[in-house]
Amino acid sequence: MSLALNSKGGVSETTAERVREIARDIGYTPNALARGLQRSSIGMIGLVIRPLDTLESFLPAGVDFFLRLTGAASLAALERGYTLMLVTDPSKPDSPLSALAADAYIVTEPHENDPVLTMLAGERIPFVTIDHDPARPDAFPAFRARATNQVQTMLAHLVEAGAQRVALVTGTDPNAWNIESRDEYLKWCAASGRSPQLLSYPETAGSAVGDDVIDALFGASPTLPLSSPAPDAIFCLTGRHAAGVTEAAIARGIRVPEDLLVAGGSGAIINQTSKPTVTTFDLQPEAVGALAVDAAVKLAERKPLEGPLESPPALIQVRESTTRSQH
Amino acid sequence: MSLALNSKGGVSETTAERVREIARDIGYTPNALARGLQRSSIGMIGLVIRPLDTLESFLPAGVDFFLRLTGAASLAALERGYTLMLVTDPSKPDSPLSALAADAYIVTEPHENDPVLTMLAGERIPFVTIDHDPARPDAFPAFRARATNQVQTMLAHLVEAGAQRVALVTGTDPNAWNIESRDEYLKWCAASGRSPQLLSYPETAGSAVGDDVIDALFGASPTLPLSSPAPDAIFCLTGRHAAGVTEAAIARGIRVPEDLLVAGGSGAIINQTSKPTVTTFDLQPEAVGALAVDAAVKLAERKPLEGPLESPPALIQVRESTTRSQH
DNA sequence: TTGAAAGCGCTAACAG
DNA sequence: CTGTTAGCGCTTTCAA
Repeated sequence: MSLALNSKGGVSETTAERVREIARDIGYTPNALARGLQRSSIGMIGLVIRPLDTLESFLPAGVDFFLRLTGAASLAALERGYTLMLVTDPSKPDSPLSALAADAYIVTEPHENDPVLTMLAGERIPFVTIDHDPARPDAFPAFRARATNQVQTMLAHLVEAGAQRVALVTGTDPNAWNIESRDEYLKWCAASGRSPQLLSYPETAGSAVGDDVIDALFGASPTLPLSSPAPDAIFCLTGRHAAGVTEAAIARGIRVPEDLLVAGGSGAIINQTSKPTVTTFDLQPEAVGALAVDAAVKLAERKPLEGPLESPPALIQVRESTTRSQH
Repeated sequence: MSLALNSKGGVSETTAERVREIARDIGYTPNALARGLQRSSIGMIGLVIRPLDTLESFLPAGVDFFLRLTGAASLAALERGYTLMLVTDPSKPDSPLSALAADAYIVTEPHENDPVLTMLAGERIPFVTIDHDPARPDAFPAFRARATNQVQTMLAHLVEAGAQRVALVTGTDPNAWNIESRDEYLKWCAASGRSPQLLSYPETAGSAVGDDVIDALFGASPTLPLSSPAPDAIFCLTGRHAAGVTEAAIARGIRVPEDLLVAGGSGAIINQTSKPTVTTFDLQPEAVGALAVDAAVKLAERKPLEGPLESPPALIQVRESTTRSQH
């Protein structure tokens, strides 16, 4: 009956039809788990969104990157006959057993020497990453996020918009995005003879970091003399940091964009609605998600990934926070 | 070894430890599929977002309800030791087999006599719905969305904001939300001696319906005399319809909110950023998602759902489109 | 307390 | 071309 229902070899069309009819009559549905056990593949792609393991919330208020990625990946998987499962770190001992049941995984923004990648590789479960493990850049197939390019683009934009002294605010997750952005920023400072002003705050903190950033860069009180000259632009890698900084600056009487330009890396919804709206990148999570699923499905089917994995370019979205009026 | 690793009965602590050590040494990981086959449960909750099957896109631009729901449900599932799988209609013949592998399902906004529910019930797979099947309101456990209450709330708000003649624009999916809203609206019209102005457009169409709605209610040309008096308020059940209607009205020289009030049912992001911003409901998808997972997990573990399923109230978010200035 | 074996529902290889 | 059977990796019952 297996042969008949799956129209494999060696069953006459008449018997096949007879089998199918009976199957229909008794309401037969194949058991996915049993088939999965036999084939050792169940038709499922696992999506591990790494930053969520530190954020401790699947829904950091106002961050839509992950949700857009998830939605796109889910649809892409279904289109390819797969199902998408959402999991956090499956290498944690208390993670559900089913978290390891997928045929292939997509891991976003892995950490330095990420244990998730180590585990998957150890178990010989195929995976692709979205952005690479910064400690093992070429060890595994990865869609590079190219933080380097983005930092260059944004710094160029800020300078063109009138900035002289650009400060950088990164997150603290040890991922390629934070690390490479910082390195590129330092390189740019060195090359252009600027002295770096570099801060890091946990991604979790969200827009609450605003006051701390402004305190650190402009002094706790407006009258306090500063050792280094205050920046005239701040580039925050996370959109929520950028939102908080913008708000804190304005509360302090620092006008955005007149006195201070503010830009974000990965845009959050809030950056489109705040006053002023804040310049960010659109990292095109939908496109990335679909491409990653493509690759994961190939890996699940033990097909080779031909060619380098190209991720779509980040699109800079210039908004009010870096647009000084022309007159 | 199974007994030892799962610390079931009848293994001395010494042997248990010895077994565990060897397991660690050889890097043993239990196979989720095999265990699932044996236990006939794998620790997975399936989420079926019904409207997506008609929308034909997991990401209708600007609609964030589903993504917020998904994120919250996913996190809630992980917290309870389950994993969340996203699927569209698993009753479709071409859906992946794994789409039926979950222990329990959450089905959002089922259609009238929804085949998904029929199938799950037939397979004896437990499920909860978010909003009920309008043809079988009490057949299955459901978190009622209470469209009736929402229509009452919104109509009361519009009247208070100055509306006399309120038109209703629904979607076309045969779900409880559309059906009950329409019924409640008609009841309200009858009770208050108003003549109903009722339109329906596919959810898919999004904000593109704006011109059609305005044409239908105000006449294709501004000078054309209308048989029935034009409305002074339009309540669109979907946020994107509301956005389109607002835009089309303004393009036609009809001022919002001065000449026309516009409100949406389920809010989309665009309603918070448009000019004017549009009054909508916040349906609290995060809270609903977490509650639904709670219920689904109970069902998966064959525990009874005690008491009626209460969903959080929809919160009306009054914005510019229904706020006439006071002077 | 331990070891052996049956069986979860399916697939694929094997004789008939 | 058909019917029988072993076995995927696990759990659990049964005998030792």
